[in-house]
Amino acid sequence: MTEMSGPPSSGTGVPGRIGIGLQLDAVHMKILEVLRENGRISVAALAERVGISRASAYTRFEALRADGVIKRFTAEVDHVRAGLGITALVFVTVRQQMWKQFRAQLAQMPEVEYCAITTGQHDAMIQVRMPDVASVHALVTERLASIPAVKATETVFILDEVLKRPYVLPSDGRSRQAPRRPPAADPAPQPPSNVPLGKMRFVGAAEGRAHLHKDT
Amino acid sequence: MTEMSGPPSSGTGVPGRIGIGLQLDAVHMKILEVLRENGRISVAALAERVGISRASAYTRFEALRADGVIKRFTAEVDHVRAGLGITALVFVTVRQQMWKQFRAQLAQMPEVEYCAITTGQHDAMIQVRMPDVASVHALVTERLASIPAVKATETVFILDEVLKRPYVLPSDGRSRQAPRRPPAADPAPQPPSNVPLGKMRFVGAAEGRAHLHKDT
DNA sequence: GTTGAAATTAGTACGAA
DNA sequence: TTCGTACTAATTTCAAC
Repeated sequence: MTEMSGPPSSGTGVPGRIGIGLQLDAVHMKILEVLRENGRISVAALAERVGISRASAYTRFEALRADGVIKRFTAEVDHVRAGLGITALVFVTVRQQMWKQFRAQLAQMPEVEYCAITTGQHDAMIQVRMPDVASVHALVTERLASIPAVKATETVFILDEVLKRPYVLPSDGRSRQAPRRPPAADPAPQPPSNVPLGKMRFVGAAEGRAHLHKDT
Repeated sequence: MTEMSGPPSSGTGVPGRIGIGLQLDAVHMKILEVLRENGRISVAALAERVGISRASAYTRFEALRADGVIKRFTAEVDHVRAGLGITALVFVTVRQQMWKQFRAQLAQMPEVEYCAITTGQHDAMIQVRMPDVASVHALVTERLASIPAVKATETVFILDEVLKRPYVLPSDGRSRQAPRRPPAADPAPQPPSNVPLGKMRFVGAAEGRAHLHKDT
């Protein structure tokens, strides 16, 4: 990988300081596992649960934090209890060469909880939390539609959030070993064993946006 | 929706104890605002930032926690640094009357970070984190496709996560007042003011799944 | 709901293994 | 590096106001 780009690194893409370094071992992983379940645990208790000394726990904890492996600690709030009972996904088609504007506008919409650029039919997916359905409608038709960078939207409501895991770790799945340096994206993965049925589809960016490619 | 659902309450839908009660006032909101940005802040510092005494902060903090408004504290981990560089969204069409099985299977897939039931063309959206593209492919074709409840899938890759906010609160947007008891979902919201352009689309469940309705 | 104490716990800074 | 200990600073609890 080159430097700041690469696939989903996370946040607002701050290129400034990247704590590149720090080889994560099993102990680091265990620390992360404990911390994502209980972000308020004391370092002393953490040390005990991981099976290391307090001093080591402090050292590693600080290293993980300084290196950016742990980005921050947050409280998970029940949005329904907090008054935002409706969640919706808005799939957005963005006008080419207006991405910067699109991002800028998005940053000014506090009701947006999540936004990701995707391959496929649409360009971006936005998740919003609102007090009611009418507010979603208002947001999409009035605020999103008025952004020049937004070419079209498609809105879908979330009926139930089946599961939300703080942060998935490699140790969770037997997904395979975590690579030392994650390959940016190898374009031609050999098909694993045998593919059972033809009921699934992968949508690449090129495919979905072929008709836009002359567009800036 | 049919049985246990209801609008996005949150987690795994544990119907057991719901700390229903506790009217959230402005101070509660401020506490939540601070806590979602810094989940490890001490209660003393929290009290200072909110502008109340320590004792009050402890009381309110405990109340929010006990009442389930704060569900948990968690560490945000940089998944790339942790070895999961690839994020994908899998849109799943679920065979009717097999939802329970679908949920059960999902619970056994640790690489799934998020799953929501949605209106629209598909029935559910799943977000997964994997070390590489091949793993996503393997997951979808081997593990997801082998679930009988899964009728079809459509996979999209996330190229960049533009923003991820810990938890949106009503005080963020001028979305309007938080309703006392959030209306479950009023099906016919009167259109707000005026609709500017015809470039957006709302996809309801019935519309997208009309062709499946005879399917159990 | 607030302030001000005491008791406990957390965080830091050493050496030693 | 990691561990163990001692020291300092902070937090939490509990009291009375």
